Amino acid sequence: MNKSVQRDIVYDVLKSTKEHPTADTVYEMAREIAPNISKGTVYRNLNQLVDNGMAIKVPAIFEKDRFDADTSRHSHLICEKCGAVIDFDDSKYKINIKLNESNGAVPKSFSLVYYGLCPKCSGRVDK
Amino acid sequence: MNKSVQRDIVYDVLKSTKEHPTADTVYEMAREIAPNISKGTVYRNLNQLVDNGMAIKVPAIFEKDRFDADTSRHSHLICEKCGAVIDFDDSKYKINIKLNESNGAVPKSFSLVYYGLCPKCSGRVDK
DNA sequence: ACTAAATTAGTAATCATTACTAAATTTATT
DNA sequence: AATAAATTTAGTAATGATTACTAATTTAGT
Repeated sequence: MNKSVQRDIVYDVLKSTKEHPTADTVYEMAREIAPNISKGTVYRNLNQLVDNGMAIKVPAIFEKDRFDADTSRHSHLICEKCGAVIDFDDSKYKINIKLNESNGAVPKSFSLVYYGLCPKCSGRVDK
Repeated sequence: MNKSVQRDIVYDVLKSTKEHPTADTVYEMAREIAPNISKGTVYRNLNQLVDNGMAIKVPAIFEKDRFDADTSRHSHLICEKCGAVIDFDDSKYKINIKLNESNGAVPKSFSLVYYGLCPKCSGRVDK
């Protein structure tokens, strides 16, 4: 993987947000730095980042891919009302998962996806 | 929701498989029963089943929606090699998740998504 | 600097899904 | 069981996210 100015911008943009942006959102943000970056470049670089373990695609049930530069084990909550994907702190929950085999399948990692209401839609946080 | 022959077929098809089929796969299966069912009808009915709690969309990181007539709490494993989505029995894992609030978010349900190798790709099961 | 490989911007193509429409079916009401 | 309103359908067209293509530019290694 050669270095490229555009990929650095895409990566910086992705690292700068917790919003789990879609490719199109990354494109809009990247354009503020490199106004004539192309959408294809954004898609290609996002996928390269994923392939190289520098980003993940967030598991979701919605139409568009969403990306996250935080590759550590963490969970997400998908808001049933507005569709937002937010990081969800479940560290106080008792989750004790040992990745053993099951039915011949070999799990290597896992992700918890919660469904519910995000802080804005639940009314617990204003704005 | 009126009754419809086509919706019953779509639902029967979905209940008949554990493969978490895409809409297109459901369409192909439904065509064997009703050869001139249209793809739009399959999509519309799948979404109606989801809206009425009779099916779910499986959280995934792949491009196409995948559907499941099993609406009970269960987990899935996404095969990193072949992309298959399989039911994953994690009942022996110690999972104790209480759906409390966190950061103002209100979780209502959750799903575990495992990543790894399915039985076929892991070589633990032949064929 | 020179060459080969990788990357880019821009555009066109692909493909899953949704929208649209007139005809058919279902449901509720006499 | 005839009628009218609402729902559903098949078929087709449109939408929209993502990928593929191409000639020009940039990078990496001699």
